[in-house]
Amino acid sequence: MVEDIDPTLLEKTKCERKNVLPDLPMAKGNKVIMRVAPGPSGPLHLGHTRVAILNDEYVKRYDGKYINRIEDTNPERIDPEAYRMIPEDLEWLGVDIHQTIIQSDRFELYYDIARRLIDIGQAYVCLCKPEDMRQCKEDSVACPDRDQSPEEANELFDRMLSHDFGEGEAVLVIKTDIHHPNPAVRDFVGLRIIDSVPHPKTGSRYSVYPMMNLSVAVDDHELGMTHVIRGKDHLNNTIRQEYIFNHLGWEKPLYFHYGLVSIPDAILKTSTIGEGIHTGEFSGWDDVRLGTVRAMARRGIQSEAIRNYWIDVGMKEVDIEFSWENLYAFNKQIVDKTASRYFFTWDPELIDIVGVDRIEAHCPIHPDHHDLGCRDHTLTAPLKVYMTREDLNEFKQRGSIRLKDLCNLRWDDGKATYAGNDISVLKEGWKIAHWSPPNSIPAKVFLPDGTIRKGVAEPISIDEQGKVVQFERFGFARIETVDPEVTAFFAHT
RNA sequence: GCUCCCGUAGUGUAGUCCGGUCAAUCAUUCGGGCCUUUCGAGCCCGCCACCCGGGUUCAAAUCCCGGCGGGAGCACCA
Repeated sequence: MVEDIDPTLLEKTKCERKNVLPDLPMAKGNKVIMRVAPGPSGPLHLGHTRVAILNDEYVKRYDGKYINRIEDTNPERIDPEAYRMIPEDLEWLGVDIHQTIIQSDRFELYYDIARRLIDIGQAYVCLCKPEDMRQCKEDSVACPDRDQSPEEANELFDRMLSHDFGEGEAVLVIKTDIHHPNPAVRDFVGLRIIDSVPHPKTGSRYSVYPMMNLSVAVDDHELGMTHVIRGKDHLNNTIRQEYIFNHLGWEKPLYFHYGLVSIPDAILKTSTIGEGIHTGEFSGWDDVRLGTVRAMARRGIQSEAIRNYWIDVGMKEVDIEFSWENLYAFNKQIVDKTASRYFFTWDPELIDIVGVDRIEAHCPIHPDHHDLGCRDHTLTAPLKVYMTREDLNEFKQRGSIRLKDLCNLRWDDGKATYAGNDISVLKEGWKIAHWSPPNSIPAKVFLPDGTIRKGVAEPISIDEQGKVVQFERFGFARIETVDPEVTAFFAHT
């Protein structure tokens, strides 16, 4: 039955899942312009990759334009290194950025728009204390400054710009609807004053900073954004930003909000990581215990796996829990095809083998690609190999074991005794174990939980440095060094 | 408290707009089997889900109402 069907029809593999993302409604003609808008508080982490990749997928599908907009309008939360690290991370993710915009280059633009909002009576300078302002919003009452004329507002705004006010003394507020049923949407701050910390890029040249709702609205319009995809946490920001679009008669982009992602067991907070690096708790932004993009790369997680994962998850508004398991499954699909196989023996015990003088072992580098050749080991008398303590114990208990690609052994008179090399013993139920030759070198595998697995590994080609290998019966790991000791970072089983 | 969003198996997802072809898709996990010189990969089989209650209808995962549950926002952060 099945044989009658064209076999190529059955070859559809799971990695071929493509374009599961629904089409985007085309708003303005067919040239899509989209953006990713990270704040430069540190490098990108797993949470950022969803927005970066979702947007990238659509830009690629529609041959659109992709803008990386660095949102550095809060000088208190900027790591200058992030300006360099974020583009690196995006590049590693395979995201094609066509233009990079830095918001701190655009203060004058935000001031211009602020003036226009003032001129049309949709913005005012509020001199209230933050607590009073909060109370006004809660009670749906206008603050005393709300009815100032554009002239008065312009004058006050001038004074803001010329440092007449200190930090916290004045803000430019964008009008929405003071009676809006959603308290989160009522009049919101568009620009504020910060003069206590200099900006890493502009120093103290500007002390009036736009709030993200203003700068985002202005830039989304100025840059011609057609579609905006971002997390649900921005739902209320979208409503606020739409007020600015409406005030100024701008055509709005189409907004999409995906659900929140909680990533279990991941250290993501940049401030926590930054502190940890400072105190020496973490080795750096790429410490394998972290959830940063750099840490993923270091562990041998392929960017394509992260991409496939997010495509699979899609753009639904439901909140989800990130599944490491699924990510690892996607990664395994990719790395299993090419990863060289090596023996890493943890908790190693060096044992003597009697009853044979010489064995030549030819262990395939990859079980499915024999053309890649073998790892060849010649063992001569007195024969010794490393086994894991666990395997050795099982060997003693069962009285027999097969060492993969080497030979069969029996436990006779308290000695590991050569028992030929006939693999048919496996059919008789013999267990199979891996081993390492006596010329193995010390090896350490760093696991994401912070633990280190120590042992020995057979000599590994220098070409494997930086690549993902499979330590048989242990898991996939990315090789960092091969000499004088092997160090590797664990990806998954 | 107020506003908004959401609720399909352990996890993620398709289907929900335009009711029937959905005794519900795919992936992953888990269990079993085959194969096999990895406790890997591959192949095969299996388990597990439409939050609850009403209503409309010949027919509801899909529409309506009410509950319940989860999340977010209500910042001079992004």
